[in-house]
Amino acid sequence: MSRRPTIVDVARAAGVSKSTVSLVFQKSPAVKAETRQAVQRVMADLGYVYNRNAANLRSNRVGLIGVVINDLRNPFFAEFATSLQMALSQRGYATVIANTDEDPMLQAQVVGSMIEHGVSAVVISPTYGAEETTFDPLHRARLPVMQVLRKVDPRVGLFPFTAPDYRRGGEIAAQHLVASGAQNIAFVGGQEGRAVTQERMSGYLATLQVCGLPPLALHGRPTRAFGRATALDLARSHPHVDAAICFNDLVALGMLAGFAEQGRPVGRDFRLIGFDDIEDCAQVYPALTSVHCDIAGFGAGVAQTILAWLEDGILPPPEVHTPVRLMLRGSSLGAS
Amino acid sequence: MSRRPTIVDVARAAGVSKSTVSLVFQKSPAVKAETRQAVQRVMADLGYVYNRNAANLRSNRVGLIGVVINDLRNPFFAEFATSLQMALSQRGYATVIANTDEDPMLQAQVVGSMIEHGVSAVVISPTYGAEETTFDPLHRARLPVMQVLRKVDPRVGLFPFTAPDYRRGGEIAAQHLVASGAQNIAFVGGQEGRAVTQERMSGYLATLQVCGLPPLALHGRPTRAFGRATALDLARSHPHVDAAICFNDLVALGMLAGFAEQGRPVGRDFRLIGFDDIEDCAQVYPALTSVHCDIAGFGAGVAQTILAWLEDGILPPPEVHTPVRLMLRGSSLGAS
DNA sequence: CTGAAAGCGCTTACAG
DNA sequence: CTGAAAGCGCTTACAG
Repeated sequence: MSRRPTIVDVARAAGVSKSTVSLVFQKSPAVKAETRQAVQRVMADLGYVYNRNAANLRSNRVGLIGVVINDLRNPFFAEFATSLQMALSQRGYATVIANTDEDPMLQAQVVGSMIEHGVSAVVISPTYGAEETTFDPLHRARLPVMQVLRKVDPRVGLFPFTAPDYRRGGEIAAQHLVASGAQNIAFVGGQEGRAVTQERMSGYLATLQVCGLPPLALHGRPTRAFGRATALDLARSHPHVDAAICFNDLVALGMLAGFAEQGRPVGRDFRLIGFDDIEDCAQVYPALTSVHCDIAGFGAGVAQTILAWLEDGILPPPEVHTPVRLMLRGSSLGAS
Repeated sequence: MSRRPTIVDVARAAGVSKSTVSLVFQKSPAVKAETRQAVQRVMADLGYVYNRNAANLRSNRVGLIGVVINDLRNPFFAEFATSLQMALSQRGYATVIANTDEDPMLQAQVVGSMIEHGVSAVVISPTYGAEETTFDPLHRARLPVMQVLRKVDPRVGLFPFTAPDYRRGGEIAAQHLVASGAQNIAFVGGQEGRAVTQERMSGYLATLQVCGLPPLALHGRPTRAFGRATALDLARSHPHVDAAICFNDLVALGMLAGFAEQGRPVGRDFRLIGFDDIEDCAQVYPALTSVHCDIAGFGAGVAQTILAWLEDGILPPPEVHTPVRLMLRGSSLGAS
């Protein structure tokens, strides 16, 4: 009596066959309205709950999408994952999520677990390192897999990649600073040698070269702590620097704090630009100019793309870069 | 040929029965080492992937835990969900997650979907309103369910509740401000009438009463925007206020920005305290004093508790409040 | 230590 | 419009 009622219990109580009950589940028009209502009443009475796993076993669809994220505590990734999850939910898919904390071994493990659970597709913002241990099993399982935000496995034919147009973001940020009269623009944060750092820097470097200005890269972790330390150090190490583009908003917000700590104003004497445009940017003082990536829209777009692949077999293009724009605010404008 | 190999394929290729293969999956000691190795080699050759859903159908365990969160974009909840997910993963469970955006209808829907997917238990930080539509189906499905961070359904016997000790947090914050000489302490943010607001306020109110100081509640949304607006308004509306305890860190960080915008220093003339101690608190300037809830440890503890319930039938106590402490920083100390 | 059979709760053709 | 039968990929007693 403590076991959950099954389709057989419903069929018996409703006086029909279990095939009929199954057709009711699927809202088949082949079932007479009275029959359907009778069955539904019985289901409610019995407290019947549909066992989707049993159904999937036969029909081979699970309705579960795996989402794997390198750093879910970072608001940029959290916003992406949340937008993706909500869009998937709206299309009737549940989301299995895992944070990998930039650990390739953990990533391989959670991906293996997702495959066993029968996810129908995977969206992954991968960590760097040991990509085969994650991507090869996904490939063997014949799952649609999209790499997002970071291109770690170069096989974009198998694992199509999409991200905001970081290169363009760096470019418009640098152009804005140059147009504002900045002479010595630093690029702050981002691990040296990583693809995402190079992309975010490339537009900056190209713009400076065109304008004949000297580049300066201060690499480091993409955190507030690094931004703050850099700001505190800047007056001593690089006194001539009069503007900075940061690897991400966390670094920029950290720099903002460091400048405040020194009592050094940001905006006119020193122009600061972040990257990603997370929610905080508009709510700090001075408000932070940032490269807006519309990460909520990006997440919804990824949901669309992976479901089109899964449901209709539409393979995404190997590499897509979505548009970005510069959100101008006080930190680069000298408003006070 | 495009279908995934099954246990039968493995058995045939290895020249054993499928029962034997099943025992290999389960690492049964009953299988001879050579047989096991032979089977494992065949599995690797065939690219076999275990179908956990099929297995669960028979054994009735799914290894999936549902996590439902009212606002996943809020770093406090994101940190909680991430810590919980990682702890569950370590114990061999996958996490199905959903953000409800404070929408009771959406919450009822995602919970229904999770039940159908056969989650073994649910951890929910619920939204306010229409609690029956969410909790009754969970109860009917006979699932272990824990309410965390917010007590929305009063049936804590069925849905045990746990949260950091908000009351104590408000108390130690208020005591610290009083001891520092503050005379007019406001409580800022939090929707009026909500349980969580009342709890976070209650320690503040009790302390002020004991000390004979006048309370002042400025209710509003738990956002940076509200904090900033309140700070900008404060000098005009409530010029005598010389300290504030905020509903959460976002409100406090917003106030910090509002004060910066006015060029009004925080720390000595105005003492400010946040709630939750999210990561940002230590990285802004002045650094924000906050009620530390150890939300990462809290998430790990919840994982522990729900799994003890699920695996060993240990019903959690109806209501648990975990310890908090005050993290003293510049915003309430007058350091410059 | 291994095999043959039944069963988990559904869906899917196929009859009627 | 509805029913009887087979099957999805595993696990679970039960023999041997």
